[in-house]
Amino acid sequence: MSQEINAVMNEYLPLRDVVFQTLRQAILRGELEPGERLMEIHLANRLGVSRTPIREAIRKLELEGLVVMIPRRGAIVASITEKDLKDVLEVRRTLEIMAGEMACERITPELLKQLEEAGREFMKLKDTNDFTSLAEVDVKFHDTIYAATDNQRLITILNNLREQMYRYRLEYLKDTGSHERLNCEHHEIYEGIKRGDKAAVSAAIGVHIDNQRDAILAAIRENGKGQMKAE
Amino acid sequence: MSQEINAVMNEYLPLRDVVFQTLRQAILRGELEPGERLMEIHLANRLGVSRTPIREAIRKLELEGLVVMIPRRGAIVASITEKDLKDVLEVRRTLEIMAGEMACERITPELLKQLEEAGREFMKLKDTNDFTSLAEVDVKFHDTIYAATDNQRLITILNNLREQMYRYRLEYLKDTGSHERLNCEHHEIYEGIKRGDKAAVSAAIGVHIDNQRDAILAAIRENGKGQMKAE
DNA sequence: CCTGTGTTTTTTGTATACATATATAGTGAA
DNA sequence: TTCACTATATATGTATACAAAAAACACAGG
Repeated sequence: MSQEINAVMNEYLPLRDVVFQTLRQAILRGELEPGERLMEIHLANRLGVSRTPIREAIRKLELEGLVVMIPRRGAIVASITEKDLKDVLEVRRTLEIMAGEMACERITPELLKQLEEAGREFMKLKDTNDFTSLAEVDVKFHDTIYAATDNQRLITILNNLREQMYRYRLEYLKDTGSHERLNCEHHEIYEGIKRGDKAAVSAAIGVHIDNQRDAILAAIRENGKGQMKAE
Repeated sequence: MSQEINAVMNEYLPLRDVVFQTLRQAILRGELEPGERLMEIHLANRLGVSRTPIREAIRKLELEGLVVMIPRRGAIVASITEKDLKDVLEVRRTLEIMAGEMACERITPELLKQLEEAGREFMKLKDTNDFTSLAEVDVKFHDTIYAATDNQRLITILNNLREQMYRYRLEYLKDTGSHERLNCEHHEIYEGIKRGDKAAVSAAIGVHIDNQRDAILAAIRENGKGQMKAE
Protein backbone atom coordinates (compact mmCIF):
# COMPACT_ATOMS: atom_id res chain seq x y z
CA MET A 1 0.00 0.00 0.00
CA SER A 2 0.85 3.66 -0.44
CA GLN A 3 3.48 2.98 -3.09
CA GLU A 4 3.30 6.31 -4.84
CA ILE A 5 3.49 8.13 -1.55
CA ASN A 6 6.25 6.17 0.05
CA ALA A 7 8.37 6.73 -3.01
CA VAL A 8 8.70 10.37 -1.97
CA MET A 9 9.71 9.44 1.55
CA ASN A 10 13.44 9.21 1.08
CA GLU A 11 14.00 11.14 4.23
CA TYR A 12 11.55 10.60 7.06
CA LEU A 13 8.14 12.14 6.68
CA PRO A 14 5.09 10.74 8.44
CA LEU A 15 2.20 9.89 6.15
CA ARG A 16 0.06 12.43 7.93
CA ASP A 17 2.38 15.22 6.77
CA VAL A 18 2.39 13.97 3.21
CA VAL A 19 -1.39 13.85 3.28
CA PHE A 20 -1.55 17.28 4.88
CA GLN A 21 0.60 18.89 2.22
CA THR A 22 -1.23 17.07 -0.55
CA LEU A 23 -4.66 18.14 0.61
CA ARG A 24 -3.45 21.64 1.36
CA GLN A 25 -2.08 22.12 -2.14
CA ALA A 26 -5.24 20.65 -3.64
CA ILE A 27 -7.37 23.15 -1.76
CA LEU A 28 -5.16 26.15 -2.50
CA ARG A 29 -4.97 25.27 -6.19
CA GLY A 30 -8.72 24.90 -6.39
CA GLU A 31 -8.61 21.19 -7.21
CA LEU A 32 -10.84 20.74 -4.22
CA GLU A 33 -13.59 23.30 -4.48
CA PRO A 34 -15.14 25.27 -1.65
CA GLY A 35 -18.03 23.38 -0.11
CA GLU A 36 -16.72 20.02 -1.28
CA ARG A 37 -16.80 17.28 1.32
CA LEU A 38 -13.60 15.58 2.42
CA MET A 39 -14.64 12.00 3.05
CA GLU A 40 -12.10 9.99 4.94
CA ILE A 41 -12.53 6.56 3.39
CA HIS A 42 -12.61 8.02 -0.08
CA LEU A 43 -9.44 10.03 0.46
CA ALA A 44 -7.79 7.09 2.18
CA ASN A 45 -8.41 4.84 -0.80
CA ARG A 46 -7.37 7.53 -3.22
CA LEU A 47 -4.08 8.19 -1.46
CA GLY A 48 -3.45 4.58 -0.55
CA VAL A 49 -3.33 5.04 3.23
CA SER A 50 -5.66 4.35 6.13
CA ARG A 51 -8.07 6.80 7.68
CA THR A 52 -5.72 7.66 10.54
CA PRO A 53 -3.25 9.88 8.64
CA ILE A 54 -6.15 11.43 6.73
CA ARG A 55 -7.87 12.42 9.93
CA GLU A 56 -4.72 13.85 11.45
CA ALA A 57 -4.11 15.92 8.32
CA ILE A 58 -7.67 17.22 8.48
CA ARG A 59 -7.11 18.34 12.07
CA LYS A 60 -4.33 20.61 10.84
CA LEU A 61 -6.33 21.92 7.92
CA GLU A 62 -9.11 22.64 10.39
CA LEU A 63 -6.87 24.78 12.59
CA GLU A 64 -5.53 26.57 9.54
CA GLY A 65 -9.07 27.41 8.50
CA LEU A 66 -8.84 25.69 5.13
CA VAL A 67 -11.60 23.26 6.05
CA VAL A 68 -14.63 23.62 8.28
CA MET A 69 -15.91 20.81 10.46
CA ILE A 70 -19.57 19.99 10.55
CA PRO A 71 -20.49 17.92 13.61
CA ARG A 72 -20.84 14.24 12.72
CA ARG A 73 -20.66 15.06 9.03
CA GLY A 74 -16.95 15.62 8.67
CA ALA A 75 -14.95 18.29 6.89
CA ILE A 76 -15.79 20.50 3.94
CA VAL A 77 -13.45 22.83 2.09
CA ALA A 78 -13.86 26.30 3.56
CA SER A 79 -15.43 28.97 1.44
CA ILE A 80 -13.82 32.37 1.31
CA THR A 81 -16.24 35.23 1.25
CA GLU A 82 -15.32 38.57 -0.23
CA LYS A 83 -15.29 39.94 3.29
CA ASP A 84 -12.77 37.28 4.33
CA LEU A 85 -10.54 38.22 1.44
CA LYS A 86 -10.75 41.89 2.26
CA ASP A 87 -9.90 41.14 5.88
CA VAL A 88 -6.88 39.09 4.87
CA LEU A 89 -5.65 41.78 2.51
CA GLU A 90 -6.09 44.46 5.12
CA VAL A 91 -3.88 42.60 7.58
CA ARG A 92 -1.46 41.60 4.88
CA ARG A 93 -1.07 45.20 3.76
CA THR A 94 -0.03 46.25 7.23
CA LEU A 95 2.39 43.38 7.68
CA GLU A 96 3.93 43.70 4.22
CA ILE A 97 4.64 47.34 4.97
CA MET A 98 6.06 46.36 8.33
CA ALA A 99 8.30 43.81 6.62
CA GLY A 100 9.45 46.36 4.05
CA GLU A 101 10.35 48.90 6.68
CA MET A 102 12.21 46.31 8.71
CA ALA A 103 14.05 45.21 5.60
CA CYS A 104 15.27 48.80 5.17
CA GLU A 105 17.13 48.49 8.44
CA ARG A 106 18.13 44.86 8.51
CA ILE A 107 18.71 43.61 4.99
CA THR A 108 22.08 42.00 4.32
CA PRO A 109 24.13 42.56 1.16
CA GLU A 110 23.45 39.00 -0.02
CA LEU A 111 19.70 39.36 0.36
CA LEU A 112 19.78 42.74 -1.35
CA LYS A 113 21.52 41.10 -4.28
CA GLN A 114 18.96 38.31 -4.31
CA LEU A 115 16.19 40.90 -4.29
CA GLU A 116 17.67 42.68 -7.26
CA GLU A 117 17.98 39.39 -9.10
CA ALA A 118 14.37 38.48 -8.45
CA GLY A 119 13.37 41.88 -9.77
CA ARG A 120 15.45 41.33 -12.94
CA GLU A 121 13.95 37.89 -13.50
CA PHE A 122 10.48 39.30 -13.17
CA MET A 123 11.31 41.92 -15.79
CA LYS A 124 12.55 39.21 -18.15
CA LEU A 125 9.40 37.13 -17.72
CA LYS A 126 6.84 39.90 -17.63
CA ASP A 127 6.19 39.86 -21.37
CA THR A 128 5.97 36.09 -21.71
CA ASN A 129 2.95 33.93 -20.97
CA ASP A 130 4.77 31.75 -18.46
CA PHE A 131 2.48 32.64 -15.59
CA THR A 132 3.72 29.88 -13.35
CA SER A 133 7.33 31.06 -13.46
CA LEU A 134 6.15 34.62 -13.07
CA ALA A 135 4.26 33.69 -9.92
CA GLU A 136 7.32 31.88 -8.60
CA VAL A 137 9.58 34.87 -9.16
CA ASP A 138 7.02 37.13 -7.54
CA VAL A 139 6.99 34.85 -4.51
CA LYS A 140 10.79 34.87 -4.44
CA PHE A 141 10.87 38.66 -4.48
CA HIS A 142 8.58 38.91 -1.50
CA ASP A 143 10.20 35.99 0.31
CA THR A 144 13.50 37.81 0.13
CA ILE A 145 12.02 40.84 1.82
CA TYR A 146 10.48 38.61 4.47
CA ALA A 147 13.81 36.91 5.09
CA ALA A 148 15.44 40.30 5.58
CA THR A 149 13.17 41.04 8.53
CA ASP A 150 14.88 38.37 10.63
CA ASN A 151 11.53 37.78 12.35
CA GLN A 152 10.40 34.18 11.99
CA ARG A 153 6.97 34.82 13.41
CA LEU A 154 6.30 37.58 10.90
CA ILE A 155 7.52 35.36 8.09
CA THR A 156 5.21 32.53 9.11
CA ILE A 157 2.16 34.77 9.33
CA LEU A 158 2.88 36.50 6.03
CA ASN A 159 3.37 33.21 4.23
CA ASN A 160 0.09 31.98 5.61
CA LEU A 161 -1.79 35.10 4.59
CA ARG A 162 -0.31 34.98 1.12
CA GLU A 163 -1.26 31.35 0.72
CA GLN A 164 -4.84 32.09 1.70
CA MET A 165 -5.07 33.89 -1.62
CA TYR A 166 -3.35 31.34 -3.82
CA ARG A 167 -6.65 30.37 -5.33
CA TYR A 168 -6.87 33.84 -6.81
CA ARG A 169 -3.24 34.67 -7.47
CA LEU A 170 -2.88 32.92 -10.77
CA GLU A 171 -6.11 34.42 -12.00
CA TYR A 172 -4.89 37.88 -11.37
CA LEU A 173 -1.41 37.33 -12.79
CA LYS A 174 -3.05 36.31 -16.04
CA ASP A 175 -4.08 39.92 -16.46
CA THR A 176 -1.01 40.70 -18.55
CA GLY A 177 -1.86 44.37 -18.65
CA SER A 178 -0.77 44.73 -15.05
CA HIS A 179 2.68 43.19 -15.48
CA GLU A 180 4.40 46.40 -16.44
CA ARG A 181 2.93 48.17 -13.45
CA LEU A 182 3.93 45.30 -11.15
CA ASN A 183 7.44 45.54 -12.51
CA CYS A 184 7.64 49.24 -11.75
CA GLU A 185 6.34 48.67 -8.24
CA HIS A 186 8.95 46.00 -7.63
CA HIS A 187 11.67 48.33 -8.82
CA GLU A 188 10.45 51.10 -6.59
CA ILE A 189 10.38 48.78 -3.59
CA TYR A 190 13.85 47.49 -4.35
CA GLU A 191 15.29 50.97 -4.74
CA GLY A 192 13.62 52.11 -1.54
CA ILE A 193 15.03 49.23 0.49
CA LYS A 194 18.47 49.79 -1.05
CA ARG A 195 18.39 53.42 0.06
CA GLY A 196 16.87 52.50 3.42
CA ASP A 197 14.06 54.91 2.66
CA LYS A 198 11.26 53.59 4.84
CA ALA A 199 8.64 56.10 3.75
CA ALA A 200 9.19 55.32 0.08
CA VAL A 201 9.09 51.56 0.68
CA SER A 202 5.99 51.84 2.80
CA ALA A 203 4.19 53.86 0.13
CA ALA A 204 5.29 51.55 -2.69
CA ILE A 205 4.24 48.38 -0.89
CA GLY A 206 0.93 49.96 0.05
CA VAL A 207 0.22 50.74 -3.58
CA HIS A 208 1.41 47.28 -4.57
CA ILE A 209 -1.02 45.50 -2.28
CA ASP A 210 -3.86 47.88 -3.07
CA ASN A 211 -3.47 47.15 -6.77
CA GLN A 212 -3.33 43.44 -6.09
CA ARG A 213 -6.43 43.74 -3.98
CA ASP A 214 -8.37 45.60 -6.64
CA ALA A 215 -7.28 43.15 -9.33
CA ILE A 216 -8.28 40.11 -7.30
CA LEU A 217 -11.61 41.55 -6.28
CA ALA A 218 -12.34 42.54 -9.87
CA ALA A 219 -11.41 39.07 -11.11
CA ILE A 220 -13.65 37.48 -8.53
CA ARG A 221 -16.62 39.64 -9.32
CA GLU A 222 -16.37 38.76 -12.98
CA ASN A 223 -16.33 34.99 -12.79
CA GLY A 224 -17.22 34.42 -9.19
CA LYS A 225 -19.18 31.23 -9.85
CA GLY A 226 -17.36 28.35 -8.26
CA GLN A 227 -14.81 30.31 -6.32
CA MET A 228 -16.99 32.33 -4.01
CA LYS A 229 -19.64 30.79 -1.88
CA ALA A 230 -22.41 32.76 -0.31
CA GLU A 231 -22.22 31.58 3.27
CA MET B 1 -14.58 5.57 30.57
CA SER B 2 -14.08 9.33 30.28
CA GLN B 3 -16.62 10.14 32.96
CA GLU B 4 -15.22 13.45 34.02
CA ILE B 5 -14.90 14.60 30.45
CA ASN B 6 -18.28 13.49 29.19
CA ALA B 7 -19.90 15.34 32.04
CA VAL B 8 -18.94 18.60 30.33
CA MET B 9 -20.35 17.48 27.00
CA ASN B 10 -23.90 18.67 27.39
CA GLU B 11 -23.81 20.11 23.92
CA TYR B 12 -21.82 18.25 21.30
CA LEU B 13 -18.07 18.51 21.48
CA PRO B 14 -15.79 15.82 20.09
CA LEU B 15 -13.34 14.42 22.61
CA ARG B 16 -10.47 15.64 20.46
CA ASP B 17 -11.58 19.23 21.01
CA VAL B 18 -11.94 18.76 24.74
CA VAL B 19 -8.47 17.26 24.83
CA PHE B 20 -7.12 20.04 22.62
CA GLN B 21 -8.44 22.78 24.86
CA THR B 22 -7.32 20.96 27.98
CA LEU B 23 -3.76 20.49 26.76
CA ARG B 24 -3.64 23.98 25.32
CA GLN B 25 -4.62 25.57 28.62
CA ALA B 26 -2.17 23.36 30.48
CA ILE B 27 0.67 24.52 28.25
CA LEU B 28 -0.26 28.19 28.34
CA ARG B 29 -0.63 28.15 32.10
CA GLY B 30 2.72 26.48 32.50
CA GLU B 31 1.29 23.30 33.99
CA LEU B 32 3.10 21.50 31.23
CA GLU B 33 6.61 22.89 31.11
CA PRO B 34 8.66 23.59 28.01
CA GLY B 35 10.60 20.51 26.98
CA GLU B 36 8.19 18.16 28.72
CA ARG B 37 7.18 15.15 26.68
CA LEU B 38 3.54 14.56 25.80
CA MET B 39 3.19 10.81 25.88
CA GLU B 40 0.02 9.56 24.28
CA ILE B 41 -0.76 6.54 26.42
CA HIS B 42 -0.03 8.47 29.58
CA LEU B 43 -2.28 11.36 28.59
CA ALA B 44 -4.94 8.96 27.36
CA ASN B 45 -5.07 7.21 30.73
CA ARG B 46 -4.98 10.49 32.59
CA LEU B 47 -7.88 11.97 30.62
CA GLY B 48 -9.79 8.73 30.35
CA VAL B 49 -9.85 8.51 26.56
CA SER B 50 -8.03 6.50 23.93
CA ARG B 51 -4.96 7.57 22.01
CA THR B 52 -6.92 8.70 18.98
CA PRO B 53 -8.35 11.97 20.34
CA ILE B 54 -5.02 12.68 22.05
CA ARG B 55 -3.17 12.36 18.78
CA GLU B 56 -5.63 14.55 16.92
CA ALA B 57 -5.35 17.22 19.57
CA ILE B 58 -1.56 17.07 19.33
CA ARG B 59 -1.79 17.65 15.57
CA LYS B 60 -3.52 20.95 16.25
CA LEU B 61 -1.07 21.96 18.95
CA GLU B 62 1.69 21.15 16.49
CA LEU B 63 0.31 23.50 13.84
CA GLU B 64 -0.18 26.19 16.45
CA GLY B 65 3.45 25.87 17.45
CA LEU B 66 2.73 25.01 21.07
CA VAL B 67 4.38 21.60 20.71
CA VAL B 68 7.25 20.42 18.58
CA MET B 69 7.34 16.98 17.01
CA ILE B 70 10.46 14.88 17.23
CA PRO B 71 10.44 12.07 14.65
CA ARG B 72 9.43 8.77 16.22
CA ARG B 73 9.70 10.26 19.67
CA GLY B 74 6.48 12.21 19.80
CA ALA B 75 5.65 15.69 20.97
CA ILE B 76 7.33 17.96 23.47
CA VAL B 77 6.07 21.29 24.76
CA ALA B 78 7.68 24.01 22.66
CA SER B 79 10.24 26.24 24.28
CA ILE B 80 10.03 29.93 23.68
CA THR B 81 13.37 31.60 23.28
CA GLU B 82 13.84 35.25 24.07
CA LYS B 83 14.18 35.85 20.34
CA ASP B 84 10.81 34.19 19.73
CA LEU B 85 9.20 36.40 22.31
CA LYS B 86 10.74 39.53 20.83
CA ASP B 87 9.52 38.49 17.38
CA VAL B 88 6.00 37.91 18.65
CA LEU B 89 5.94 41.24 20.44
CA GLU B 90 7.26 43.05 17.39
CA VAL B 91 4.43 41.72 15.24
CA ARG B 92 1.91 42.21 17.99
CA ARG B 93 2.91 45.83 18.42
CA THR B 94 2.22 46.54 14.77
CA LEU B 95 -1.11 44.74 14.76
CA GLU B 96 -2.29 46.22 18.06
CA ILE B 97 -1.64 49.66 16.65
CA MET B 98 -3.44 48.69 13.47
CA ALA B 99 -6.40 47.51 15.52
CA GLY B 100 -6.43 50.71 17.55
CA GLU B 101 -6.42 52.88 14.46
CA MET B 102 -9.18 50.84 12.88
CA ALA B 103 -11.17 51.09 16.07
CA CYS B 104 -10.98 54.89 15.81
CA GLU B 105 -12.93 54.70 12.59
CA ARG B 106 -15.21 51.75 13.15
CA ILE B 107 -16.06 51.46 16.82
CA THR B 108 -19.76 51.38 17.66
CA PRO B 109 -21.35 53.21 20.58
CA GLU B 110 -21.99 49.94 22.42
CA LEU B 111 -18.40 48.80 22.10
CA LEU B 112 -17.17 52.23 23.16
CA LYS B 113 -19.28 51.91 26.28
CA GLN B 114 -17.94 48.43 26.91
CA LEU B 115 -14.41 49.76 26.50
CA GLU B 116 -15.02 52.47 29.04
CA GLU B 117 -16.45 49.94 31.45
CA ALA B 118 -13.46 47.64 31.10
CA GLY B 119 -11.22 50.61 31.83
CA ARG B 120 -13.22 51.46 34.94
CA GLU B 121 -13.11 47.88 36.18
CA PHE B 122 -9.38 47.80 35.73
CA MET B 123 -9.08 50.97 37.79
CA LYS B 124 -11.15 49.40 40.56
CA LEU B 125 -9.03 46.27 40.63
CA LYS B 126 -5.62 47.81 40.15
CA ASP B 127 -4.87 48.23 43.85
CA THR B 128 -6.07 44.78 44.89
CA ASN B 129 -4.13 41.57 44.66
CA ASP B 130 -6.69 39.80 42.51
CA PHE B 131 -4.34 39.23 39.61
CA THR B 132 -6.59 36.76 37.87
CA SER B 133 -9.49 39.18 37.63
CA LEU B 134 -7.09 41.94 36.65
CA ALA B 135 -5.80 39.81 33.79
CA GLU B 136 -9.37 39.06 32.71
CA VAL B 137 -10.32 42.71 32.63
CA ASP B 138 -7.16 43.53 30.72
CA VAL B 139 -8.11 40.89 28.17
CA LYS B 140 -11.63 42.30 27.95
CA PHE B 141 -10.28 45.79 27.30
CA HIS B 142 -8.18 44.63 24.40
CA ASP B 143 -10.84 42.24 23.10
CA THR B 144 -13.22 45.15 22.83
CA ILE B 145 -10.77 47.05 20.67
CA TYR B 146 -10.27 43.97 18.52
CA ALA B 147 -14.01 43.53 18.11
CA ALA B 148 -14.29 47.14 16.96
CA THR B 149 -12.01 46.44 13.99
CA ASP B 150 -14.67 44.25 12.37
CA ASN B 151 -11.85 42.17 10.89
CA GLN B 152 -12.12 38.55 11.95
CA ARG B 153 -8.74 37.57 10.56
CA LEU B 154 -7.01 40.30 12.53
CA ILE B 155 -8.86 39.25 15.67
CA THR B 156 -7.79 35.64 15.26
CA ILE B 157 -4.15 36.51 14.75
CA LEU B 158 -4.06 38.96 17.64
CA ASN B 159 -5.67 36.47 20.00
CA ASN B 160 -3.13 33.89 18.99
CA LEU B 161 -0.19 36.23 19.49
CA ARG B 162 -1.48 37.29 22.86
CA GLU B 163 -1.94 33.72 23.97
CA GLN B 164 1.62 32.90 23.01
CA MET B 165 2.60 35.06 25.95
CA TYR B 166 0.14 33.79 28.49
CA ARG B 167 2.87 31.96 30.28
CA TYR B 168 4.44 35.30 31.10
CA ARG B 169 1.41 37.52 31.44
CA LEU B 170 0.57 36.65 35.02
CA GLU B 171 4.17 37.04 36.04
CA TYR B 172 4.31 40.53 34.74
CA LEU B 173 0.93 41.55 36.12
CA LYS B 174 2.20 40.61 39.57
CA ASP B 175 4.52 43.59 39.36
CA THR B 176 2.03 45.82 41.16
CA GLY B 177 4.17 48.87 40.62
CA SER B 178 3.15 48.93 36.98
CA HIS B 179 -0.61 48.90 37.58
CA GLU B 180 -0.97 52.63 37.87
CA ARG B 181 0.93 53.14 34.64
CA LEU B 182 -1.15 50.48 32.87
CA ASN B 183 -4.26 52.25 34.04
CA CYS B 184 -3.10 55.56 32.59
CA GLU B 185 -2.24 53.91 29.33
CA HIS B 186 -5.68 52.33 29.11
CA HIS B 187 -7.29 55.68 29.75
CA GLU B 188 -5.21 57.35 27.10
CA ILE B 189 -6.12 54.67 24.59
CA TYR B 190 -9.77 54.91 25.44
CA GLU B 191 -9.82 58.68 25.12
CA GLY B 192 -7.96 58.52 21.84
CA ILE B 193 -10.41 56.05 20.33
CA LYS B 194 -13.33 58.10 21.60
CA ARG B 195 -11.96 61.18 19.86
CA GLY B 196 -11.02 59.17 16.77
CA ASP B 197 -7.48 60.46 17.18
CA LYS B 198 -5.44 57.81 15.39
CA ALA B 199 -2.06 59.35 16.08
CA ALA B 200 -2.72 59.50 19.82
CA VAL B 201 -4.04 55.95 19.93
CA SER B 202 -1.13 54.67 17.90
CA ALA B 203 1.37 56.32 20.22
CA ALA B 204 -0.41 55.15 23.36
CA ILE B 205 -0.67 51.54 22.23
CA GLY B 206 2.95 51.58 21.12
CA VAL B 207 4.03 52.70 24.57
CA HIS B 208 1.68 50.16 26.15
CA ILE B 209 3.20 47.24 24.28
CA ASP B 210 6.75 48.49 24.74
CA ASN B 211 6.25 48.64 28.48
CA GLN B 212 4.73 45.20 28.51
CA ARG B 213 7.63 43.96 26.47
CA ASP B 214 10.23 45.40 28.81
CA ALA B 215 8.41 44.07 31.85
CA ILE B 216 8.14 40.57 30.46
CA LEU B 217 11.73 40.46 29.28
CA ALA B 218 12.90 41.73 32.66
CA ALA B 219 10.80 39.15 34.49
CA ILE B 220 12.19 36.39 32.33
CA ARG B 221 15.78 37.42 32.80
CA GLU B 222 15.35 37.40 36.54
CA ASN B 223 13.90 33.98 37.09
CA GLY B 224 14.37 32.45 33.71
CA LYS B 225 15.00 28.97 35.03
CA GLY B 226 12.13 26.76 34.01
CA GLN B 227 10.42 29.10 31.62
CA MET B 228 13.08 29.65 29.06
CA LYS B 229 14.87 26.81 27.43
CA ALA B 230 17.99 27.22 25.38
CA GLU B 231 16.75 24.65 22.85
C1' DC C 1 -49.37 11.73 -5.69
C1' DC C 2 -47.77 13.06 -1.47
C1' DT C 3 -46.40 12.12 3.26
C1' DG C 4 -44.84 9.90 7.26
C1' DT C 5 -42.40 6.11 9.26
C1' DG C 6 -39.31 2.38 9.62
C1' DT C 7 -35.15 0.32 7.70
C1' DT C 8 -30.76 0.28 5.53
C1' DT C 9 -26.53 2.48 4.33
C1' DT C 10 -22.98 5.52 4.85
C1' DT C 11 -19.80 8.04 7.51
C1' DT C 12 -17.98 9.80 11.41
C1' DG C 13 -15.95 9.29 16.26
C1' DT C 14 -13.49 6.41 19.21
C1' DA C 15 -11.02 2.37 20.64
C1' DT C 16 -7.84 -1.15 19.88
C1' DA C 17 -4.40 -4.03 17.45
C1' DC C 18 -0.08 -4.58 15.19
C1' DA C 19 4.50 -3.37 13.34
C1' DT C 20 8.59 -0.84 13.82
C1' DA C 21 11.99 2.18 15.65
C1' DT C 22 14.32 3.96 19.58
C1' DA C 23 15.82 3.94 24.17
C1' DT C 24 17.27 1.13 28.05
C1' DA C 25 19.17 -2.23 30.69
C1' DG C 26 21.85 -6.08 31.33
C1' DT C 27 25.55 -9.28 30.34
C1' DG C 28 29.94 -10.62 28.93
C1' DA C 29 34.62 -9.77 27.46
C1' DA C 30 38.81 -6.98 27.21
C1' DT D 1 35.94 -0.69 35.23
C1' DT D 2 34.48 0.18 30.75
C1' DC D 3 33.01 -0.77 26.27
C1' DA D 4 30.25 -3.31 23.08
C1' DC D 5 26.53 -6.10 21.91
C1' DT D 6 22.13 -8.09 22.60
C1' DA D 7 17.65 -8.47 24.43
C1' DT D 8 13.81 -6.14 26.15
C1' DA D 9 10.65 -2.60 26.96
C1' DT D 10 8.38 1.41 25.61
C1' DA D 11 6.28 4.67 22.50
C1' DT D 12 5.16 6.09 18.12
C1' DG D 13 3.02 5.42 13.36
C1' DT D 14 -0.41 3.17 10.90
C1' DA D 15 -4.24 0.09 10.16
C1' DT D 16 -8.42 -1.86 11.42
C1' DA D 17 -12.60 -2.80 14.28
C1' DC D 18 -16.70 -1.31 16.44
C1' DA D 19 -20.50 1.79 17.85
C1' DA D 20 -23.55 5.40 16.96
C1' DA D 21 -25.55 9.09 14.46
C1' DA D 22 -27.17 11.01 10.35
C1' DA D 23 -28.70 10.54 5.63
C1' DA D 24 -30.92 7.94 2.04
C1' DC D 25 -34.29 4.98 0.72
C1' DA D 26 -38.29 2.28 0.40
C1' DC D 27 -42.75 1.22 1.51
C1' DA D 28 -47.29 1.63 3.35
C1' DG D 29 -51.18 4.60 4.19
C1' DG D 30 -53.93 8.58 3.35
